[in-house]
Amino acid sequence: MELDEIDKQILEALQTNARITTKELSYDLKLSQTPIYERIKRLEREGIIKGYVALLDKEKVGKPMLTYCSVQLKEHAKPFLEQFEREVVNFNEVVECYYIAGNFDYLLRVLVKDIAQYQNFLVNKLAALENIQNVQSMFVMTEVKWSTETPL
Amino acid sequence: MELDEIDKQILEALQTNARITTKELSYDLKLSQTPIYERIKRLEREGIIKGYVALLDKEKVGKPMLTYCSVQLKEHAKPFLEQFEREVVNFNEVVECYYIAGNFDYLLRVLVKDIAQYQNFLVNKLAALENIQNVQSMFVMTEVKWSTETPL
DNA sequence: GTTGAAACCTCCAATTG
DNA sequence: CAATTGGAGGTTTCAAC
Repeated sequence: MELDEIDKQILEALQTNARITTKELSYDLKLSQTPIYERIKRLEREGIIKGYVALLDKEKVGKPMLTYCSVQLKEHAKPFLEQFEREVVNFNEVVECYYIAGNFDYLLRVLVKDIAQYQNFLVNKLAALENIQNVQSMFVMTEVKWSTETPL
Repeated sequence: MELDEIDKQILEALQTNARITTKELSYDLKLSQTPIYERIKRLEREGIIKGYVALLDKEKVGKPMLTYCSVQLKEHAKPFLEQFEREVVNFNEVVECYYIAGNFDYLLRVLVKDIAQYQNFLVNKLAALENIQNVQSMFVMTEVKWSTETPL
């Protein structure tokens, strides 16, 4: 499935503002509303658009502390990886988790209120798992750039 | 500004589906539409809701390769940091960039089509900057968990 | 907080190039 | 086949209570 220029412009607009109307888009793209509407429906149907979400200010909702966290396991056989993954997705502090090729095994994005809550997460949740070899914390001081957009 | 239970339920709903209607919310929360509407407007006005965005499938739009990348600079005086930041935000491959307290200086989320494009980014763009000491790539093999939601 | 109504938007059928 | 027009039904927005 190929995206033409109009599809890309629609996706770009929706990636910055999911609430833009077909009317506004039809004005911007110099088309009537129906083709815009049908393209959006097609992009949704094909799963190119995965969904529409509200983004919150993490400081204002009381989760100002962002940390990336690298994890090395002791045992690396498949059942051990799967067990770690099953456990880590249940921690609500962990909003992202990636299996990594490199010096360690997993990279976690961890969102908490303060150092006390991070310490609690680390000691009582993450390090409490059986198969943990090593955890290293990378505290985010400044968000230089952040975007949910995929460049097209 | 405090969030009560109703606010939290609204935010949770909007974080998973920005297109939910006030009507559906009013049904779920057993309230009429107006208080829902006014709470959402307040949450937007106060910047608790930063915006509404469409999320795309990065595989389906041709950016399947995700890499995190740690960067160490040579010079760390403020003007050097600022220069690096000014340059890195302009790379469209870099969708996130964090200034980190730890063993290195910056953590980058990099989105590309394939290894060739990553190589090109690394060699011709990132490593071409003057002040780079060291770059280390962490290739994402599996996305175990991913969410734009902030837990409330 | 509720009701109710105007304005706007989504969605689709009919139609045209 | 892909666009436009136009209108029914749903949603947002807001005034009055």
